[in-house]
Amino acid sequence: MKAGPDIAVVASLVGDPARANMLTALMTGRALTASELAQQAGITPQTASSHLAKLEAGGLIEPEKQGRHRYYRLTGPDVAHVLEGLAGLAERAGHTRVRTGPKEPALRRARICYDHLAGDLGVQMLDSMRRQKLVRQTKQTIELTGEGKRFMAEALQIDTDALAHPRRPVCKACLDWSERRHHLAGTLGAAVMSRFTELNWAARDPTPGSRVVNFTRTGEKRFAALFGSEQA
Amino acid sequence: MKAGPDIAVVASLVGDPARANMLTALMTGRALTASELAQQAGITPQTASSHLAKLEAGGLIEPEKQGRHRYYRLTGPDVAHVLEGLAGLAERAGHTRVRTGPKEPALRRARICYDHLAGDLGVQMLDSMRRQKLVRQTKQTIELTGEGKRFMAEALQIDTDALAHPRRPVCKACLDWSERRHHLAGTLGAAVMSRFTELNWAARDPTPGSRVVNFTRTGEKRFAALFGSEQA
DNA sequence: TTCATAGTTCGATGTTAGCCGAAGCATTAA
DNA sequence: TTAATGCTTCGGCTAACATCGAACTATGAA
Repeated sequence: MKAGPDIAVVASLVGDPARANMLTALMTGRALTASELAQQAGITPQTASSHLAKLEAGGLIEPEKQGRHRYYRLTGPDVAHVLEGLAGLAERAGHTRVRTGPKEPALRRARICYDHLAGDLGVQMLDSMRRQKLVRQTKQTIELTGEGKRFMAEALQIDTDALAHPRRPVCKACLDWSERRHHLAGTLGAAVMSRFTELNWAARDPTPGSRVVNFTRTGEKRFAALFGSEQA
Repeated sequence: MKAGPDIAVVASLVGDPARANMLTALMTGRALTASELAQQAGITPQTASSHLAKLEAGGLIEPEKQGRHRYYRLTGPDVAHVLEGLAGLAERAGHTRVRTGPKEPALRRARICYDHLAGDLGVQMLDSMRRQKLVRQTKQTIELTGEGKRFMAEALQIDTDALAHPRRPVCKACLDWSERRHHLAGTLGAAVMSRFTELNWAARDPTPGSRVVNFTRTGEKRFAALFGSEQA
């Protein structure tokens, strides 16, 4: 035993299946009401209330009161990052859910990871950015090059200088649980994803609690033109 | 309905305080025995055995059998990465612990491991042998090169061909408990150690039951000349 | 051989914590 | 005001699991 943070308390919070389902549902980055989370977890509202109180006390989620609803969201991207990491370990050990649905392949192809793109396409994008020298990556840290800034401004109309944030890096590597390789997180990752949505290149699956991202036909073409795997 | 890996099973493994303490102890990247981990967690060996089996089944740790010891280590850096992330969340929520522990420095520097040299100097020796291309190591197996045979004959008057044994390999990698890295075992490891004793380079500590090996002044010099860390 | 040590398995025990029914606020709509 | 909805608190039930004593296996030491 050494001095340091007690990981057991926070891990045990995630360790309960009902709470894990709630947290997974919140991985969309959207805020959900207590009732919605109860339904996602498959438990009664009064049980959910107990779980939500514990998650809030543990600093994993935060509430926002709105009328007679209570909306909950993850307290930050770092929570989502840890959840994604746990998913990676579970995937490697073969601990998949018993009820694996038909949306599984779509989830692996493209999904929301808190507020940025994950899955096959997310990994593909960061790969391409590295090849095009838009970013320099050393271990965990990613840095945008001058060419990268120009690219973002011209191709996606994103002013990268405006993405600076006091508590969050512009670029960050996030380990993808399905691909087991990095995709792009940070404020730039979020900006790119929301731009995709604005341009109607992609849209979140309307199913409640779904993390799937569906690309449109033209969106897929534009994405491939910018970040295709045959791109130099 | 639900898709993707089940993070709850992995998180619940980390969620138990005893198991969390074990994993934290393994965060150094070094391997620890089951008893050591039991002591670290403050539980009895039989309880620890149950926990270690679960952690192994969950793919978080892997064992390496060494005599009657079982050394456990994390299965990879990604496990450590997730634990680090959990620690970050716990830190933010304000959950911490405390404790310490002293040890024997001489024992860590040089000691007998069954019949060969272990400790800092033992690990140093194998490191140097690898650098000098006296041995080729692939995972657990070590093989003496032609140059290695010549070296042993000239520098230490050891006829390596005479070390063949029906039930024991000439070279073997043995996991060092103080350094948590490999040192040289096998008949060659035993021969080298006894040669050190014959040459009066080193002697076992006279204290009954002590495993400490004391190097003489000249012995230390000769050893450094052959296996010093600045050696090419 | 005989003894000691490292580790595991089994069985019994006790605490914990998730779960839901019922009742109790709180907010909104009529 | 009355009713309806969203959420929480309380109480009791139940299942899960961490824990340890005792016994067993395996390996090394004398």
